[in-house]
Amino acid sequence: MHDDRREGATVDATTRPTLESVAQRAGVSRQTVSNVLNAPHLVRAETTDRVRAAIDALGYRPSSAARQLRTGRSRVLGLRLEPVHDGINGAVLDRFLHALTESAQARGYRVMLFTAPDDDREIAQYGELLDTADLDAFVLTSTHRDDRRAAWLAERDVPFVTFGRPWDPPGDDRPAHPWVDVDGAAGTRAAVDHLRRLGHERIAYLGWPDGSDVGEDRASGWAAAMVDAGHDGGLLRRLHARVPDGVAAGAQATERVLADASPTAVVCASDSLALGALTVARTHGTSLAVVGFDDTPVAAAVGLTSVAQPLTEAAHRTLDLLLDQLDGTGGTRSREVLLAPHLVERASSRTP
Amino acid sequence: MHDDRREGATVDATTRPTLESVAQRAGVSRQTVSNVLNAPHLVRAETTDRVRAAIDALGYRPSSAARQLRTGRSRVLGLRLEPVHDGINGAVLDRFLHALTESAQARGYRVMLFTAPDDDREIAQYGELLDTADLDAFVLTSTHRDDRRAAWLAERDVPFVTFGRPWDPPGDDRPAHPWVDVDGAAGTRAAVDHLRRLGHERIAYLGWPDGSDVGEDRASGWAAAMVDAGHDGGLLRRLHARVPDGVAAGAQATERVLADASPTAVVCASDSLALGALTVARTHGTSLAVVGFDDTPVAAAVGLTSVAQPLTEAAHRTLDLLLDQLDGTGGTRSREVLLAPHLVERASSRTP
DNA sequence: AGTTGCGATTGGAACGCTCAAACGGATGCC
DNA sequence: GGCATCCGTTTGAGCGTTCCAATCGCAACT
Repeated sequence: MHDDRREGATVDATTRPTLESVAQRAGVSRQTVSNVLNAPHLVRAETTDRVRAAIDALGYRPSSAARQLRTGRSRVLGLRLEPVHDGINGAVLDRFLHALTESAQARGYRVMLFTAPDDDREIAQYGELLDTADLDAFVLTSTHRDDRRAAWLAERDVPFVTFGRPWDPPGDDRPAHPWVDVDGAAGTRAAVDHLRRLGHERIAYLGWPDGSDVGEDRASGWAAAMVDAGHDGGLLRRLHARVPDGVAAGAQATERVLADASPTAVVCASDSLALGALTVARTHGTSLAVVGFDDTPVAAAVGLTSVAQPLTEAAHRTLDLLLDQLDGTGGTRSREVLLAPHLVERASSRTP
Repeated sequence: MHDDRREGATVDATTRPTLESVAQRAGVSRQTVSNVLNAPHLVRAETTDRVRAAIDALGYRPSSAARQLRTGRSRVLGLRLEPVHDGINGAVLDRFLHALTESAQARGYRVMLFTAPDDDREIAQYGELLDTADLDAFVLTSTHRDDRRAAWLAERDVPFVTFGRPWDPPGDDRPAHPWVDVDGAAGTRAAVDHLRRLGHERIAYLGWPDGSDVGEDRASGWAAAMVDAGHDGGLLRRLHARVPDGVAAGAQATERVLADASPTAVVCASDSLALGALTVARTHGTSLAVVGFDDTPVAAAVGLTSVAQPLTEAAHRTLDLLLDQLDGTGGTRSREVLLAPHLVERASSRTP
């Protein structure tokens, strides 16, 4: 059986095979070929085989443009690429994007990117992409309070999932939507537990200023774990530093907390802060265990113990929730997924 | 003039406006509306105004599926997202992607992602994307010797541009193709010049083992600048360390070179290596100026002077070359673009 | 034998757009 | 006045698919 792909009657080599040419070759009608692909249960087994053979022989691949025109679905997901992040932590979303692309591809979907400088223009892009490109769904990242994006999409019955839980206070009347997020509190709690197992008692926390919901979440895990460990409110407050993200800020805050509350370990809200703490620990020769957050490449590079978000799983679950809406299969599954991060132990927490 | 968008005769609110409905409202034919959008010079000014008004009133947006079905073009570019990078340097391509998405969007193109574990499967994806999604062009990254991808695309007349020059030796018979790249040699040369202006004479180089073309390029800039500065071959060889990328490897190599050739400064092929050098310099209290490469977020975070690739411009130029092929406008412009990087000066090179 | 029912297959229509060709009216020329 | 020429516009067709209703063959039941 040699590789002759241009045997079809009226089909010449330069033309892409279509349903029609496949049908002709298999001796069936256009629609039957379509059914083999989209509704196999309607077709007799023997016919299916014949059609499949013709498809393979011609190398037929359905045109998504034609399919899209007819059905209004594109099997494409939209994702906003945020303005280039500064700092070390921005890479998290990039890694999520990688995982999402892979997950989507494995299930026959593609990811299309767009950019927007703010939420309003992101919404404008939704409109344009829906109208012109018929995108099937969107993945939203970086959810925050008063996030109008979710409401806009929900109002128009556009399927979407957010990576990041809805942060609006519970009294709010916004409709629920499916989301995937990583449990920051569980992450910092795991960090505290890890450090306590290593014998640390005075464990400080380097977090961000109030106003960041993600920040509050991470701080709360540390605080709760410390309370569980029997720590009293006064000391806790002195062990808790709030600074803007950044290496330098992290270093300064570490010096302050060291002077004020003499901790033997510090849990940080980000790897940037942790890197600051680490430089202080290493240059001063202080014995200070450090744990960061997000397990960025830098953490691996400098031997920083860090809380790792399960981004591959997050992407996978995001797609699950999306396909539940698109293919209408699910419905039984929970529509709110909170994943536990895990600690990656490295040298920075194994102080001598 | 109140906002009534559902005035069209047979058009109701739930249906997306089409060429036909716009035409009806403007009192012209379908094709004239199409011409207003795609070939304005064919339409009388007065008619154009009337049609434009109708378009605005109805909020019409052309369906790219229909357009694509008819024309075979999608205004979508494909880009392979490489497997998640380890190390610090991987973020470069992510930043390029951000810039590319923005550039493309500004010119009416979209970026669609896909993944592939190796070149062969990347090529398979090309085929699938071309057949099913009618992608207009591809952007290739991480070019290397014996890169079959470019040949495959060229053979099929698929427009593409590589970010990364073709590394095959000149004798090769591979056809030329448009590319954009950053001049690594110019980058390391700038680093040397910078350090010499600061009074350094013995400037070491931390590079990768042989076999990496990008590595050779960067090393050659340092070597040439050192020769220009009057350095002799024997010392040069001892100032040149070759190690696999990584922070730890960079630190070890720095110690070795310090012991062997006592440089006062070191230029590195990557920020990872530079970070290793920096830790040595800082912990040993050695006065060693350090310059990295790629200006990753880490460099900014730890105050590392680094050679920055002009990624935004690279993306822009990539798109220029792509559109030259797609819209057939250009042809005069050079099809090979080599961009000069620039040095971002930070504390690590300003040794006391 | 005639009707009903069902599974498998078919042909026509439509999705919204652009291409190619045809058309009508104004203008120019002999 | 007749004919070619031009510009601006319209008409018909078709891109490749899926939806929908119709059809066909066959078995089962009255």
